[in-house]
Amino acid sequence: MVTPMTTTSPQGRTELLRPDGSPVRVLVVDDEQSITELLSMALRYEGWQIRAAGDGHGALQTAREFRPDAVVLDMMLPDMDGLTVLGRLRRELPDVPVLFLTAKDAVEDRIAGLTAGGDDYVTKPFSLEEVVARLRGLIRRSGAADRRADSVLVVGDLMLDEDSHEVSRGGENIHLTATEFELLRFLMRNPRRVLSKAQILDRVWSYDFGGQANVVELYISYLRRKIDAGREPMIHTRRGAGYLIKPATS
Amino acid sequence: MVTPMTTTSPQGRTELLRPDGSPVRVLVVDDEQSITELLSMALRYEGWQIRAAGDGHGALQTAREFRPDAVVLDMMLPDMDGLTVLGRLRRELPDVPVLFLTAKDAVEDRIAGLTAGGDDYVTKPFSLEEVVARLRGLIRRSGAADRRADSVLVVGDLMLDEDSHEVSRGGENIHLTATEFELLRFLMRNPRRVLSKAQILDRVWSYDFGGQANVVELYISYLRRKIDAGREPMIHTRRGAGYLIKPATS
DNA sequence: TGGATTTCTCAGGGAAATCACAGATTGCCG
DNA sequence: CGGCAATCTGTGATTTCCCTGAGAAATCCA
Repeated sequence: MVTPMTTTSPQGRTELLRPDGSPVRVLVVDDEQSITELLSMALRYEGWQIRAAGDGHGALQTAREFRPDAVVLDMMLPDMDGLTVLGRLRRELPDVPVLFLTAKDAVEDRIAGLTAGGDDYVTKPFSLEEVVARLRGLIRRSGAADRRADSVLVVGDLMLDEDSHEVSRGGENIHLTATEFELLRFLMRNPRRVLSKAQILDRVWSYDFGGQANVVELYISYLRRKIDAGREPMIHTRRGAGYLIKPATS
Repeated sequence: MVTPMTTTSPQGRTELLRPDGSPVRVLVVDDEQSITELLSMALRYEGWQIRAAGDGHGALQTAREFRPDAVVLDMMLPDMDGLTVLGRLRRELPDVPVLFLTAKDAVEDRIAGLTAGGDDYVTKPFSLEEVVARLRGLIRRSGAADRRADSVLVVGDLMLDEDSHEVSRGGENIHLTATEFELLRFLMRNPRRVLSKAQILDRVWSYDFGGQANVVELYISYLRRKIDAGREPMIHTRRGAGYLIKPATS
């Protein structure tokens, strides 16, 4: 049975709001404008308020005035070392969580201690779903946001825990690879909505992915094997339009 | 997250209005005048206010002054790259959704990232129904429009969900192909109104469709088999004039 | 370092969708 | 009622889209 009698929230997902009901504020700091634009677009789409800065000084200045609830901070800035920015940021806004952007290789040594303070990082090139998910986690745990927002997505008897990365259907645990997990998360954050292959590529794969669009088909195929295997299918193809997920009992 | 369905307007057609009740404003940017004219006509018909521009500079200038709620932007402009226009546009109007027009083959490489922020695209040659539908989706989700407007069309016991692409009659699910879906959407957006074969061809098929006009008859026939099969017919022929859809009980 | 896992490309197969064509049917007119 | 035009629909060719196996390349992990 179709359920056109019901509507999802405007964006088909739970809003993350501050306790007073105002939107979450996020400051994005990166010297590449294409990156700040990409992130701003994606994060605005989450319903958050975004400001961007291109260097350390701009970041600190904007932070003072904007009072963000979270910061996305590139480790490589033209005028200032990422750690320096972090230090000064902490003096102004001690409790604001920071999501670091860092090159793939430069990770281990310098980031290690950083996440101890409740911060987190992603490596470039990242996927938007990953950044959004990490940010949501940070904001949720920092207490800036309404606690109602929790980390478990549920569609039918399918459950996905964004914190523990655990997935189960009908109580049975399912192991997914990182990419499979992100794809499923994206589908489950937009239940009953057709998502085009382009949309999926844009959100789930890294922004610099240059490969064939049929990876999406491939990973849908993998997911089906694990999620739908033998059971009533939840992942559906809309030929010429895209894919969607919905509870089996309909 | 689910809310009860609100009542539909008598004609089953929900107007898309801004919160203050004024009409939605859309900026159309394409260097081919035949395209901007085609689009302007179709979009005005939706009750929206339209402005057109033929190049990047004109687009930015018009955007500043016109403050559109959405932009239709060709990726190929004479003076400026589509991505450049997008970037500058974003600086002025951070929250305005953009619908990109792009050549069919140019998709893979250049589109990357475009749908990331909730934007969307259609490939040339497009059908007007598709452009209108995508634009409505963008505007609805951007929050510029009244949130009550939802994505479900209802005529009698026939329901069509533009988000999930699901169609049902009397609670029974019906599978439609992409073309059947667009045709039915067009009919349902104009209930009780006779639509000529020419109108249907112009709105549902691509603007460069060169085939036989009797595809319309063929697809009406397909639709009847699925929608009306056995039941009281809702799709009616007005010989010499066209077709119309209306609730069965009248 | 070497094996296991994951990611992705490539290509074949197959199913579905689209559409042309033509004969059947229907409605309208005198 | 006969004839004409408009419409309907069965058939099948063609195209498009999607699925998936096989294996190469990259990555992870012990």
